[in-house]
Amino acid sequence: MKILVSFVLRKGQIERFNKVIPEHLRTRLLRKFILNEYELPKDESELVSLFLEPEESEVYPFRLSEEVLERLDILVDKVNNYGEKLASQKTTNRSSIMRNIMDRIIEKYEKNPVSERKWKMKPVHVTKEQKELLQKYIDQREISAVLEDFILEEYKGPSVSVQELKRRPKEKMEILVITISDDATEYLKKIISQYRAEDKVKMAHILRDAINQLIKKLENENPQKKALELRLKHTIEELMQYSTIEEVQELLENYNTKEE
DNA sequence: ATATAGGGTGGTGTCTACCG
DNA sequence: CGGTAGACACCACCCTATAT
Repeated sequence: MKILVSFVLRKGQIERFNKVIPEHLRTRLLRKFILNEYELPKDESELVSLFLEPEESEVYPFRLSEEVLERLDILVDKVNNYGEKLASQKTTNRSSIMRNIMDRIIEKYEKNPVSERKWKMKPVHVTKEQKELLQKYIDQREISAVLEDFILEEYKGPSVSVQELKRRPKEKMEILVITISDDATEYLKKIISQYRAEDKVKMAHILRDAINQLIKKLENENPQKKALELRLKHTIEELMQYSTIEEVQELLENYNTKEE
């Protein structure tokens, strides 16, 4: 579920952002960046800059997932706690964090440009069960994206024998149409090339294996556990950043009480 | 088994009205 | 002024049917 949220950015930020990241990758990369990479500035003067309002601004909406918004709110809280320490009455908001995020992500992709995402459709025969499980864990429209990320970031190749890989289930197969990027396709081809030609391992075999591994991963993933891990991660980040021993103890106590 | 074609749709960016 | 909400057009992507 994505929510449309507007942000007040510095004038020109959007133009730069759009320049470094090609269309149709923008919000996708932004969401990933916020969840997995972005960290609050460690440098005090830069942190203080989060309380400044831009001289010239522009309003721009992004469609973000609840997960991303939650992360943003946590960051806002953190910065505001810091603001209190400075005896400042000023508060920060999602927008000021977003301005900093935009700076960082523009910086990142200026250094490591991304090319346009070329993709192709790949109809794959899967069992009804596989299809239903995917739909159970993933929003219909995100199956391709989740699978693609999984392949590029985690998938290391089949962990089963060639026979097992090529074994056809007795039940009738259904077609699952996925669209994955050329990068992901290339990666899968590389895996195929590691097999002997006479094994006749095809793209579909590897894709089905990747789907199986993804399903296994999703089944083991307990949403509550994941949320807890995320919170723990944020708490640790907070501890690392600007805390004295007393504050560490206080934070830990807060963490424990929140647990109940 | 896999690739492609064509049509529908919902995510996306943009604009505008509005709220506190 | 900072932010939200809704309407809307576009087109990337998804799905189904069909071809290779």
